Amino acid sequence: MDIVDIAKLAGVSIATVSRVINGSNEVRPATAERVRRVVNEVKFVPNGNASLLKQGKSSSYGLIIPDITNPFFPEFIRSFESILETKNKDMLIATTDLHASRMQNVIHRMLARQVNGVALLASEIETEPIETLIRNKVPLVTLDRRIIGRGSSDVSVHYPSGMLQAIAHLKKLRHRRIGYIGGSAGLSISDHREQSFIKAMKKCDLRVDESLLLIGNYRVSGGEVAMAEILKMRNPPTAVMAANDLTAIGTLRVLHREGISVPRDFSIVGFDDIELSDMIFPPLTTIRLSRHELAQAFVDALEAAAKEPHAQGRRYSVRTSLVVRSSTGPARASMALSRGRK
Amino acid sequence: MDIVDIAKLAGVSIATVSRVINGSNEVRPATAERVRRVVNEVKFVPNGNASLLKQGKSSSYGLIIPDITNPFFPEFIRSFESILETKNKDMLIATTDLHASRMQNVIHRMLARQVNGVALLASEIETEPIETLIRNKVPLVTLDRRIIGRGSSDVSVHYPSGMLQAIAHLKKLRHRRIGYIGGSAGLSISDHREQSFIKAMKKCDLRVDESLLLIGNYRVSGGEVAMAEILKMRNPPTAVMAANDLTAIGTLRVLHREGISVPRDFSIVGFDDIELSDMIFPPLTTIRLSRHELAQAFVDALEAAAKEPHAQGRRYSVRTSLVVRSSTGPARASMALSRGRK
DNA sequence: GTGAAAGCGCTAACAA
DNA sequence: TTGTTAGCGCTTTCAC
Repeated sequence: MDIVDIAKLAGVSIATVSRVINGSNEVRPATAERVRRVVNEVKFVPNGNASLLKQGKSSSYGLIIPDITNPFFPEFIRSFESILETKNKDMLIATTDLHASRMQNVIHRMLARQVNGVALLASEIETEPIETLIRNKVPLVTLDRRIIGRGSSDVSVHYPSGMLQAIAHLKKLRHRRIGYIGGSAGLSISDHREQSFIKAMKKCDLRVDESLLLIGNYRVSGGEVAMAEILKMRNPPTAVMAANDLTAIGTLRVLHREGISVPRDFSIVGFDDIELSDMIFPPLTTIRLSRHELAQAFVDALEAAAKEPHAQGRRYSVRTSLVVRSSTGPARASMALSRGRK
Repeated sequence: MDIVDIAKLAGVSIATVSRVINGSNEVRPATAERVRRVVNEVKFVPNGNASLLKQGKSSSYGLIIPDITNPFFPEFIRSFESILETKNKDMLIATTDLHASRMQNVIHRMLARQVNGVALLASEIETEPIETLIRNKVPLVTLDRRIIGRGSSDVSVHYPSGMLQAIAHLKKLRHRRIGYIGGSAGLSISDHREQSFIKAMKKCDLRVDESLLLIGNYRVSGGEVAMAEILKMRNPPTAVMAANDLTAIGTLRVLHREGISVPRDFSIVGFDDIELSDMIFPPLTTIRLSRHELAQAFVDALEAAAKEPHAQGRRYSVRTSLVVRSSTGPARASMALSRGRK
């Protein structure tokens, strides 16, 4: 079933059918009506590939994420999709599952589909795939890569705002030794978060003990391992900031398992504010990064770049802010940990 | 940059370029090498729309889900995507967000993209969109709709297996009054689950008290509301089965808030076994529905249907099984609830 | 207001 | 082994 069939059924030329389908007003209402009736009758849906081919441009954006299993991303996707929907744009999702090797493949697929731009939220960024994008004049928008260029913009998370609030909050609760459990090593985004933590600590006149800077993996398991590590320390911190909420949940799990009460004996601050963080016990004090604002920034960047694919990219920034719930409380004496155990 | 440019750069015809790109072996190795060098040099990615148009077939499947925010679906997507990847097939995701009105729009987009089939995991199924699919000869595979037809298959969840185990498990723990918190009203999938619960109860010679059959919404909030309801009963159940894990988590939250200990004072069984269910406290006893098996069934159904788009669809079934963790324990006297409160 | 026809980038006969 | 060429289904001038 194609446009030719419709034309025959309606007794008009294919040009007219095309006009009607695309809402041109250069068609006599009666004719248009006749065509429309046939289209509805047979539930005709024009071949988008053919239109795109003819028009030379698509109206979709690619979205590459590292791990769809981290609730942050589905929440982001929902916002992203709904914003695009209002603009009648499509979205192509792909997951790298943290395998750098999949990136090239994924980008290839998106290029083949003629996307107008790629939103890259995965951090395993290598030169090769980016080069491919640039050579094909497809704009790229990265998350927290902090590098821009021709046809490549960046949306960075403004950590200081939230981090500073978090540290100040902890300090007011008399915490002095504050640990940090970061994300996967080697990812630029992990560095940014850690650096922001360190800066915020210094700004609050708190000493940064290097031995309290641990590594995680942005997942629950990373938080568990790191927290277990912390519990073995002779001089453990009284509070910990985690690189994301999943990590924080991991710490909560081992704390609970060890019979250490949160926030009585230990305080935890997460990052992201996934929906889940208000649903676990105790509800997580965390630094909120609005998925909607982030999605909006990405769409803005993508749209701007799509207009001028070869122009210099821009920097976008999304603020963060502290959400105080119940995983933080007054600091106990440093030996609280051992005393708290059953 | 198109195939013509590559042909010029490599000093061959476009046919040869096409052959090389598609891995034909009817090209002299030296020639192929020359072409390949140019392709890599300029990072050429052929226009997939053009190929698809020419070949008349795409190699992608549409995936429609209700709510990407329910962890069950991302976990499903991950399996689905990885299975498709091994077959070099693409996936188009769309979300209805439980709005029936979005369905038509979403299906239209997929049809325009020439998908070879649609996996429909959303339950807001109306006749209109399905009609559209059929008229366009695009196979449909539904989840638990229990209806098949020409070009339309169904993957149903085999509830009895898991439900029976769960009820038997509860019965062995001396639970007699067992409640059920279902999914959204009006969805066929909700009915199936509830019916299976009732059947399993009867098979175990347990009485089904209609007043213990509550309604939820497949989300945490639904579990909370229903549990609050239950706590107000004069003769509450000692255990509850939830239509999914999110619902179960909701019940856990209000139980915890009310100072009622799980599993000491009350038992909860979830459904799905999302990753989260092993990460909360207490880890959830739940009926596991393997995302991987489900995804595999969908892919099988889709592939079979894609081969013969007009053949009669088939029924596929995926088993479930009980995973015992810590949210279930021996039943207490029925007044335990009130006594348990602080 | 409507139709004829060119051509988007590619694949696959068919020719050479 | 390689090249020429006819479309795939659509949009869009350009004529009428």
